[in-house]
Amino acid sequence: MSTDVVGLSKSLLGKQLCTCFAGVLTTGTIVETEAYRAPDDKASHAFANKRTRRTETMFALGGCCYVYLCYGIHHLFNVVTGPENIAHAVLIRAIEPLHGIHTMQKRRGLKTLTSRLTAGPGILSEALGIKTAHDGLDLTTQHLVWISDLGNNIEETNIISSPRVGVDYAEECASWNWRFRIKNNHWSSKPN
DNA sequence: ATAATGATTCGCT
DNA sequence: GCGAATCATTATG
Repeated sequence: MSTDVVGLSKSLLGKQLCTCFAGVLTTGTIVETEAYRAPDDKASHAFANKRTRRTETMFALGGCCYVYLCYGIHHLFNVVTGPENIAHAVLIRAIEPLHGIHTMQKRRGLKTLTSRLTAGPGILSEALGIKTAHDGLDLTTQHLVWISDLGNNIEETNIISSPRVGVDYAEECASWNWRFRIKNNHWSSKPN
């Protein structure tokens, strides 16, 4: 398991995030990610190796997911990537819908097909049906929630790096360009 | 036990 | 562009 969470954030671009609940498959291509690297990253919940009941999931061996509730409303989905006891995680910020689009629209309560469907960390979880109940699930040993690696890596020149969103409180860490998007893809949460 | 807060989204102006 | 919604988690008494 690599310790290069920033590199892994870029590697996840172009892969498919999949869920299959009650026999209904919904998938989407990952088009935007952010890296969170404790203990030196002030934006991470696990900054300075702060272990709590919530962050404990991030200290597990990479390959499982960290799902938590933000602003009391939104379920945010992360992939835990580090070795055991190293709290590295990648936040999935946006996906491009692939399978089960009708189901995603139903879950989101939308009739139209716009970037409103899955372009945002909170709403993509809703579209895929991911909830905090799935926190800690191992993405490699079950087929409720998993990541499909089709081998289609994104060229470095097609990746846009920029500062992370919503972490202004993180002082100097707020300027780290750890947000990654696929170039010219309108499904990312903000215009290119 | 109680109080503050956020890795956000939506609706209205 | 701005502010409200809304609650689990966290820190503190």
